[in-house]
Formats: sequence, C-alpha cells, structure tokens
Amino acid sequence: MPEPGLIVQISGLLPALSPAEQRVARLVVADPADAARRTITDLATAAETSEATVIRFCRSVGLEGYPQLRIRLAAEAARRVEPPDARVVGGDIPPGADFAQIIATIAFNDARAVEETAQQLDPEVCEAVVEALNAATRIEIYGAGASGFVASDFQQKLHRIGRTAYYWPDVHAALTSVALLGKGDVAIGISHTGTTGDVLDVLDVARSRGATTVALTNFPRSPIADVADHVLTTAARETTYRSGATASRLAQLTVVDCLFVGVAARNRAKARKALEVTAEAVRSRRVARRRG
Amino acid sequence: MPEPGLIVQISGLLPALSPAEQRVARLVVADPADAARRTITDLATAAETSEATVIRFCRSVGLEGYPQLRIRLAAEAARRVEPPDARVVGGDIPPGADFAQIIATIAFNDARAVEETAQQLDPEVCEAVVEALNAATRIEIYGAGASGFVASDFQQKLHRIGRTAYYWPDVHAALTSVALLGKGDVAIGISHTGTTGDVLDVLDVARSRGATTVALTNFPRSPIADVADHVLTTAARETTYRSGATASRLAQLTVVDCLFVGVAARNRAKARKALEVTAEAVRSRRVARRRG
DNA sequence: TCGGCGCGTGAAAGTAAGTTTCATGCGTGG
DNA sequence: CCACGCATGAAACTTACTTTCACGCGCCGA
Repeated sequence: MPEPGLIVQISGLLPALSPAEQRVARLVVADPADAARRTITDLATAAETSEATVIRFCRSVGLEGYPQLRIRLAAEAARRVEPPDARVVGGDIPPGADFAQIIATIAFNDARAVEETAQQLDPEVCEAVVEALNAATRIEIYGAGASGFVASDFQQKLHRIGRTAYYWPDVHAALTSVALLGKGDVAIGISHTGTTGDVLDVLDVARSRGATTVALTNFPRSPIADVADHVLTTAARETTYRSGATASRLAQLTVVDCLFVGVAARNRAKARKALEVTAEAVRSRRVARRRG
Repeated sequence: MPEPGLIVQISGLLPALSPAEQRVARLVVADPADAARRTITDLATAAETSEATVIRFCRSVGLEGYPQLRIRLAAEAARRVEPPDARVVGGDIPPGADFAQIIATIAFNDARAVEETAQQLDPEVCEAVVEALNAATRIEIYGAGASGFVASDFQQKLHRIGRTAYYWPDVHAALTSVALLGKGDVAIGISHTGTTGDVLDVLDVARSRGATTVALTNFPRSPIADVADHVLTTAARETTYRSGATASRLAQLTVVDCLFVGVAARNRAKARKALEVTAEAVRSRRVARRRG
C-alpha cells in the first residue's frame, strides 16, 4: 500500500536536494498531475536539467525510477480531487441547473435510496419471506401504478427460476386470483405510501384465505402493515413529485432483487439452470455484430 | 479534467473488443492498480497475448498509448475508495452467505451501477435528446423483455407531464406505430446488450421515416449504435445472470429519470401542474388511516 | 597560488520499454 | 471451395528510460 503523501514527503526533503533536483521537485509539487503526464525528457527540459537528474530525483525520494514516479503522482493527484461538491441532498433541482448538475443530483439521490434501503432492511424479515416464498405453491404479487412495474418485475424474476408467480395489472383479476390462494401460499403487496386501497384489499383477501401476506412500503406504520404478516421497508426520501418517484422505484427493485437472490440461493443449481435456459431462449433474437 | 470512469468505459466496450483485447481488458478491470504497476510486456504476458495487442487495446479505449493507460489506471484506482469489507465486486454471492451479506452485496452493486452510470453519462447527449423530446409531436419508446419495463416507465412519466408518448409491448404494434412517425418526432430504443433485433428494427423504421432515433444501451459499440442518432449508455457490469439484471435496470431507470427531469425542467410550471393533477387523480384510491 | 579531491552535473552510450509494420492463419460469406 | 478481411504475434523499429563516464566547479590543505 502506497503510504499517502508523496507530495508532502517531497516538499519535506526539498532542502536536502541538490539545486537541479530541487528544480525538478518544485515542478512536481506545483502540479503533480501535469508532471505525471510528461515524459522524462520533457520534465527534464522543463526543469532545465538532464534526464539523469530526474532519475536521481526519483531515487532521492525513494522510488525505483521515473515510471514509478509518474504513476504515484497520477494516483496522488487523483486522490486530491475534492469529492464532487455540494449537492442539495434530497432537494429540488435548481431552476438554472445545467445538465451535469441534474445528472449528479439525481444519481446521488437514487444511489442513496438504494444504499439506505439496504441499510435498514431487516435480514430476518427477508429470510422469513424467502422461506415463505420457497414453501409456497403459488405466489401472487400486486402493485398499482408505479409499483405495478415492480410487481411485474418480481413476478417475471420468480417465473424465470421456475416459481409459480402471478401478477395481474387489473385489481379485479388480482382479487379473483388471490381468492384462490390457500395456506402456505404467499401474497405480496407493493405500495410506496402504504395507503393504496386496492393493494390493501388484495392482501386482505389473501390473508382471509390463510395465505402469508407480505408488504413492501416506504412507511412501516402505514395501513398496509395491518394486513401484512411481514413488512419490508424501503428508504426513499422523495417528498416532491420532482423525479416521478424514481428513487422509490429503485429502492423497491433493490428489495425485490434481494428477495430474488435469496430464493435463487436456496436452490442454486436449479435456478442457474433455469436462468441459462431462459437466456438461451431469447438468443435467436439477438443480432451478432454491427450491421454495415 | 480527466473524464471519469475509464474502468466503466472499458467494461462497456468489452463486447466490442476482439478476444485477445478482451483478455487484456478483463485483467485491467479486475485490478486496475495492479495493471498500472505492470510494464506492457508484463501485462501482455499475463493476458497471454503480445504487446501489440495491448497497444491496440489502449487505442480501442481512446488512449494514446500504454503509458497513458498506466497513468489513468493509477489515478482511477486511487480515487476508488475500496469498499469497507471484501465484497466480491460484481461477483457472485458466496454459497454460504447469510442474508445480511446478500443484501450488502446487492446494494453495493446496485448503487454502483447508478453512480457509475451517472458518471459516464454525457450531458451534451442528454441535452440533445431532451431538446428533441421537447420538440417532438410524438414520441415512441420501445424495449423488449426487461427493458420493456423501463420503456413503459418512461412512457408513463412523459405522459404524466403532458407529452404524447407511446409504448407498445408488441413489436408488430410498435413497428406499425413507429412507421407513422415523421420528421421532428422521436423514437427511443432500449436494449441492455444493444443487440436485440426487434429494437433495432423499430429504430430502423423510425429513422427511415425521418424521426430522430435514440438508443439506451450498456454497450456503446453495439449494433444499436448504428441505427441511433443519439446513444445514451448505462454502466452496469453484470456479467452473470445472478441478479436477474437488476443493476442494469436501475441504471436504465436512472438515465430515464435524468431525461425526464430534463424535459420537465424545460417547462417547469406546466410540468408541476400536470404532476399535481395526476397525483390528485389517484388520491381517492388511498385510504386515510390504519384500519382497525 | 596551486594541486588534488569530491560532488553535482549533463552528454552520450546503453538498455529496456513502447510502437509500428508485416506476414500468417483463421473464420466468414460469397 | 475460394477470396477476402480481420485478428494476431513476430520482428523491426522508435522512443523513453537508465547507466556510465568525464568534465568542471568549488573547497581544502599545502
């Protein structure tokens, strides 16, 4: 591990160096990134000295040779770069923002939603849910609006590894299907706010049939908690409608991903096989190379 | 300004590289810091290829030569703060992993996909796309399989702020609809691999009608680039099917989010109003309090 | 004042690293 | 089955880096 502070070290022993080496050292300290870009001849010329002296300088600071100096300088210079800059955490995009700012702000918030969701996700609850999913003969997933995408995604994932899972975009269909669940089956309801009536209804029915009910929401104390045996929570802070709730979507998908991997891990070989088979199935739809 | 994400860029270009170059690329991506320390001969040997190929690889990723690669890699490696504990970056979940580990690994990779995507996203391309979206009288979005969710999400977002946008899950429907596009309209194709035949066909038709075509893919040098006026790239490293491609989904959604915010920002007041109206529309579907 | 001594220095020789060129062989499409 | 083109490594070549060596300058003692 390169002990940090090569630049610091150099400026420390600057006075101990010979005049010609000092000229080199000063250039290096003044702009490490620039020095890293130069060739030895180039740097020697800039310091009004010979290549030999540059090498001597490298040895003086304890390095093998010039290439080593270059990469150390590049590394050091990179480390120095201040972390991006003040992003309005969870805040709105300022009106005059340029696109780079927009991207940075969104990415920051999105990534944070994912990370914070993972942090607060309860492994034990996850495990219990995975257990239930594994034991279930049938799985129903329901979500309305934006959460419907996530429900659908989850359904597809489970299906791909050979689990019987359903997602009905239509509440009526969902209610009908859920009414056929029994003990040992699982119903999952997804609702960011935890107050989506339709989702509650679906879980309600599922529960009354003896199925295990699972809620995925951002608000653990919301009504959905009352109809769920297990509550999984996301941690998206979105307050405004600014970003069309993408952060919460990402958080939900992350949770779904965790559950999916958990289920797949229970039967590694079979899941892997299933994934390969399904991947193979769409291969013919791919074109081989760039077209003329 | 060292444009960020060389590693990210390399993994994006991976499939476009020749086999021998891919071997080099994989070594570089696997351990950038180590690669930076090696001499070109050394690296070539490790990749079981010749120095010439290493040079070709450097050129392929847009660098002058090998020394430049070394420096960039050193810089990149330094900037990268190693994840707290040993998480197999982009790797598989170890068989005996407990749920806390699974969650940590997934969240780490998911969050990284979002961040790295943002880093390498070209603001100018985004801007151009937003411009086109704003000017369009009609927008068509198409994606197959998992990318279909993202297409659908985008369609819904645009629709919510009053833009005329379509998403047809069926290729035939999509082709038909796209055939009716004209100059000034926009077609967006989403394909993680960039090789999905159906998506290419859709963009092809759109282009032939004079519409502006946009591609969203993880691999900028894939066939989809040939039929797109603007190429937006994600930066997900997923190699295995482990997580059912969630990371790439998140990356795509992030890009979509950026575009959406960009479009909305052009007409702030109107967009805000539209969002409020649509939010209000589903309010009646929400339950007020926890139910006894 | 002069002669040696040693250190800093750059020129030049020498070596290693990086780059270009080219011939081969393999796979693809006609 | 042939022709073409592309990927590839061997070898020639160039550039960068390293070592060697001799010069010169300043210091010291005679």
